[in-house]
Amino acid sequence: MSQKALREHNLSVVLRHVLECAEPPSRADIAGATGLTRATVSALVDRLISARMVAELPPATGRVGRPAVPLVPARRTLAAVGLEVNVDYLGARAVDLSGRVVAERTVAADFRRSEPHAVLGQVVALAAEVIAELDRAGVAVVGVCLALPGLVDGAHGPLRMAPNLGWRDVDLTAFFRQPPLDRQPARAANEANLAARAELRRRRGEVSSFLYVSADVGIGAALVSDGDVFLGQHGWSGELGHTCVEPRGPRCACGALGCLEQYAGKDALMRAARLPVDSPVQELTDALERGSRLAAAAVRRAGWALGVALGNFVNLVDVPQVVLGGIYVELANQLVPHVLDELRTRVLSRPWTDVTVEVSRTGQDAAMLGAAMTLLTEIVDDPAAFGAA
Amino acid sequence: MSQKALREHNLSVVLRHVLECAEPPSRADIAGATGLTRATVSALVDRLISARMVAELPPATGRVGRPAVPLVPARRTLAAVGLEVNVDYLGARAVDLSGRVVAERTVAADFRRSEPHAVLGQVVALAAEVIAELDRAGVAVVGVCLALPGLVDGAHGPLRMAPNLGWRDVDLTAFFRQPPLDRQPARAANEANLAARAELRRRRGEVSSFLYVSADVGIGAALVSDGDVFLGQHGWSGELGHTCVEPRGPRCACGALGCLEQYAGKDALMRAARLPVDSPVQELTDALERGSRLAAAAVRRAGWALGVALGNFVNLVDVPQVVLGGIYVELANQLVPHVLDELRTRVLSRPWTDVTVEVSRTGQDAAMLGAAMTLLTEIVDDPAAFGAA
DNA sequence: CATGTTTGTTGATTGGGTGAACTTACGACA
DNA sequence: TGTCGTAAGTTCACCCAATCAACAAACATG
Repeated sequence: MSQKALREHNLSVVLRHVLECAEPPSRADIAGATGLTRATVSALVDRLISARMVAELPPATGRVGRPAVPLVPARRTLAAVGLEVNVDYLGARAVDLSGRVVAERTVAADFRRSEPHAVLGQVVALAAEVIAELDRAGVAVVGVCLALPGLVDGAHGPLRMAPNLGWRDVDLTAFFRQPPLDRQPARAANEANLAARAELRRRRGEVSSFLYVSADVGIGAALVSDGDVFLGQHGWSGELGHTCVEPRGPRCACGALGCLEQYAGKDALMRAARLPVDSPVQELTDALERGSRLAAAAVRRAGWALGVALGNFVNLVDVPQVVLGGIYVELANQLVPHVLDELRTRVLSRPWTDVTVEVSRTGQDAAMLGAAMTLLTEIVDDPAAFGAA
Repeated sequence: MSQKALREHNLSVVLRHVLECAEPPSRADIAGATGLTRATVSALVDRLISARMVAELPPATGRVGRPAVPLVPARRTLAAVGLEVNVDYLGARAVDLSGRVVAERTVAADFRRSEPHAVLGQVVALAAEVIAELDRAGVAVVGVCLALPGLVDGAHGPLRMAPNLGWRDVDLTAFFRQPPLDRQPARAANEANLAARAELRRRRGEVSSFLYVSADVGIGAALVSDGDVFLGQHGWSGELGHTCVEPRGPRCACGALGCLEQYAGKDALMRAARLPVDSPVQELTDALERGSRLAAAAVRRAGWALGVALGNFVNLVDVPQVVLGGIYVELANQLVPHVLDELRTRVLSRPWTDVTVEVSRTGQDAAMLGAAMTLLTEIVDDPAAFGAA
């Protein structure tokens, strides 16, 4: 590693500290926390300020001594655009370094069994509107990331399969070649992996390791370990929905028998509760509140199956917390007790540690947010590559 | 990061290159591979040589130009000691930086349902002999690591449970306080995680991500991802034996129903083949060769269950290869086809990628070797901390 | 208004990597 | 046998980034 690399490393450390600190830190705070000297930090902060990545707040008076100048992530200077295609909406969202949404467009509709190229065309249109808005506001676009609920093979696709959408083998190269997506780095990734990043940020400072479960028709998951999303060899980790619950159970669309999806996926839940498959989850919770035995049994079965699957996972990767997202958020009150029952008997380390099950704190837009954040993380990892000379 | 840290980082980079290079590299080779200048590499190599971590071979003549001086890991200067307690043997093995075994003592016996403190006493005795031998040979002992087939809680225990040995809640602090273990850093870790390290080294340059499965009475596993062993929150990852194969299957010693261990663990296999539980696996392979239908059915069932469990795991963590160790090595020919059958139907990404199943290339002593190597890895990560001034 | 305190900056210094020139040691070739 | 070309390793002046101590700035305190 060269000396230049050392400087860029420290630049990254300082920027990360500004972004992740709970309270806006002063130069002296950063020096204390990182072990660098105030002189070094000052020099690095100056570079970050001139690169419009960091901004100064008015000096904070009130304490004895020279007032500290609080440093915050710059607002509305650099932004990343997260795109998302999901079963019931499309969206484009620009997020700046401070984590604020700078521009956004969403379209609610049903995209099951939709035509990929038509839908991707809509996504490009939304992205173009958002990017145009950023241009007008003088916000630099550092990159675009598309969240898809399926197996994405590599940064530019193809999308191998997205069962929820009914898509299969969709080539994305043409998509990324269109303006305005060709103007900046652009890529695609799995929805659950990206949503987990948003959840991680939301829980910053509390936990850094958990399994994020994103349920809809299919059930995706992402393992967050020590603040990093575990991607696996091809970025295809987290196919929780195709965990085998009963090896001789009902046949799944994937061809195997007894996949979790057939017990705890949305379609399976609605069917078991004798509700229309395409109706919103709200109807299931309504039925539960009305005291429907079928609905209660459906949720019980789903919770049991989810408990079996999560138990396996916890035994295999020793993760201390599970965060339930997607349709499980609304069902959590009824679902979680059944999950915990199963976990208690199945987790081997149970006598000495506890696996907690929580509900996601991010909304349905988590993937879009996470997609944008992934790109912002790259700025933090290497600010020099993004113009911090 | 300070300048001193930069230097120590580069020292680590150079040492790692010497250790991991297929052919002994010259200073110039290292400079070319790392991007450092020859001058810098020379200075770092001199430090490593005076710290007795690296040695020079005679100049390699034959090509035009000044002959290069090949650099190799130093032999018999620094060594780490790996200790192991397993169902049928105890061992202590000292390995030097070159990966060679410098001293070794093993004891074969049956340690099922053994008394922990008596056995640990034997281990200390073996370790003392090995360390005394190292002392006599002038080899510095950099650390000791004990491999145990169970849940080890933290670097110094306690050992929460080791079903194969019949141990439970064994305090290890007294063990580590005894001489000669108190002389250098000492710790304990899970057997499968350590054996996976040995397997990783054996496959250096070929694969860096795989799931290592270590089967005996219980079935442990370790996920190796990109050259790193994934430990999980407490280091308790890899409890593959307690993956649920059939949620209403046979009751396991752990209390849950249908654990893999009850299908594919050694006792389960022997019992299904109507063979004495304590007899060696050899008897099962003999029965298979004799054409025993019971034995074939037992292995078929085990392979099927293992396939279900591994399928789940592959779907969840996207690992491209499985390496079977322990008793599966002898059974591989009969077992693997059944495993592959199940994987083919259950792995979601199967149409686009292939999960390969291979047999371990390390012997029964893999954990001991891996334990020693883990400590040697720490030298590589921070040579300055081990006397490379 | 003087004092103490903390922040941020300045300039000389330290130290680690760099680059070019140099030395060394070999094969190739006449 | 001697010269030349080549590549490895070393030397040394230099550059650059972090450091340290001194200093200036800006506030609270009394």
